[in-house]
Amino acid sequence: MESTSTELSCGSCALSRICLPAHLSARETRILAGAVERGRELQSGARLIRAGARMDALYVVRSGSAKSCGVMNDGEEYVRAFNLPGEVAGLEGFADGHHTCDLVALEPLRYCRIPLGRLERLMETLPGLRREVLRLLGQSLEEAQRMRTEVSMVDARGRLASFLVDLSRRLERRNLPPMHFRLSMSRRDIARHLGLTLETVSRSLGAFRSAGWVEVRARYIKLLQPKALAALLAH
Amino acid sequence: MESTSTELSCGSCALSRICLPAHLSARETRILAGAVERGRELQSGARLIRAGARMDALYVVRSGSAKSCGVMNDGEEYVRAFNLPGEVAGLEGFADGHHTCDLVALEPLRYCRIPLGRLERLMETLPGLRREVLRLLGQSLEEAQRMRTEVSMVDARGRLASFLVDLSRRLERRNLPPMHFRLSMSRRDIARHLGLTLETVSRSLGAFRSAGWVEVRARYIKLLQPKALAALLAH
DNA sequence: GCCGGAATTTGATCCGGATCAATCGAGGCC
DNA sequence: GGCCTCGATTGATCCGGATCAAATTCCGGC
Repeated sequence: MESTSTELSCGSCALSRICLPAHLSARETRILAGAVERGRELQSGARLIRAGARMDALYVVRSGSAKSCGVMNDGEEYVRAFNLPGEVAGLEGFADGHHTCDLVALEPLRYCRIPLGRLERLMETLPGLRREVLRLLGQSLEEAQRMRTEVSMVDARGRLASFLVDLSRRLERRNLPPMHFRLSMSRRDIARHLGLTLETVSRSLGAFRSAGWVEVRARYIKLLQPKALAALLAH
Repeated sequence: MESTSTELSCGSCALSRICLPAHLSARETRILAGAVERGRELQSGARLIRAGARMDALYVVRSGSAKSCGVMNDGEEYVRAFNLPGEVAGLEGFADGHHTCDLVALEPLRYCRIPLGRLERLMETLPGLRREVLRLLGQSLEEAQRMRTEVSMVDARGRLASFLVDLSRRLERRNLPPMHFRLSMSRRDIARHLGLTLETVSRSLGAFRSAGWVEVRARYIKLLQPKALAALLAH
């Protein structure tokens, strides 16, 4: 069942400046909106995409958050990305038409779905949409490559600082309080995302707290000196 | 100056099964070929793409090899990828229209160039080309994400083994000897690519040699027991 | 072939983060 | 509220790979 309080089309969606229609004309947005399906609300832990499944659509987080994750052949979980409202997931499926990782809700989640067939047909006639999909893929690629060099060249605290600052920046773009927020993911998820152990994440957070750069109360984080955090990356 | 011995169009190129035309129809390949420009031979060390430069084309390695690399803010070099014949470079520029890393020839290099404007115009009318560009981006994304989890979850020897096995596989696809080849990149480049130091790369190679899995003579590598190398990844 | 500089190998030591282990705290459920 | 379980913090130790430091090999130029 659809909640009646939510917007009915991309054009009036609060996320339109951030989401797929970001660079589309009014006309293109209207046409795209006709192809978008709205999913019902999912519970925390629900699996929206399954690794190995045929790619049949793009998924966009509408509210809540999710993680893109999978398991290595030794059974260890890894977390490729966290997805906030307005972010598109499942792009890696373009490689061979199958998804390679799961998309799992971290909290109650609403989402939109764009069937692949309709997207491809729309890309034929909407040059703006073509460019936008290429832009999204390019951004994800750039992000993944940047993260890869970060994992191999930046130490534990630097990576955690980078994570917090990046999260803050993404919240800000969504008009959510960027300096005081709740982490929807566990320390373990953060660790798996940054290539660390949960103990190291916890200790690094502790170090930031001792330095007076953050306040930490369970999953609630307040950034007191974001500049100090960002400075960890410079070196 | 163009060598007279090289093919003149994508359709007759030895790389056509691997390169951009891989999944295009004969007609689409012919049309694409009309948009492709052939660059002159570059010397080792030449820079084909510069970080920060406006993205004005896609580049494809025709012969030789290259590295996609850049420098972190602390001056350390990183290597995102090595590019073999038939591989497309510069895709990350789709993110915002600018390249974020350099493309540097590792040995004398020939390349093709597809101007972005022409590519976009062709994508309007050639659905196969649209799909192919999306596929390429999806593959690069998948590869970058896979590498990222590998850097954070696999130890030094496992990563080096993975690198050698992957290289072998890519050479095989190009009908080049997959078990006995010359590394066009330095130990330092390999290290920067795998998130290691050159000493660790050298020591790991030494360990493989001692185990009788490879023969190493300077930059020449012979894989004696590729299965043993691949097995390092399983665990 | 010989020479010089760079790349590579090999050796010794050190350290950041993993691992193992115990305690503490928070939120859900009755 | 009180219990119970899972998540998070804190502590102690260990180890893989980084770092520092030669020694050796490779390769291009003469």
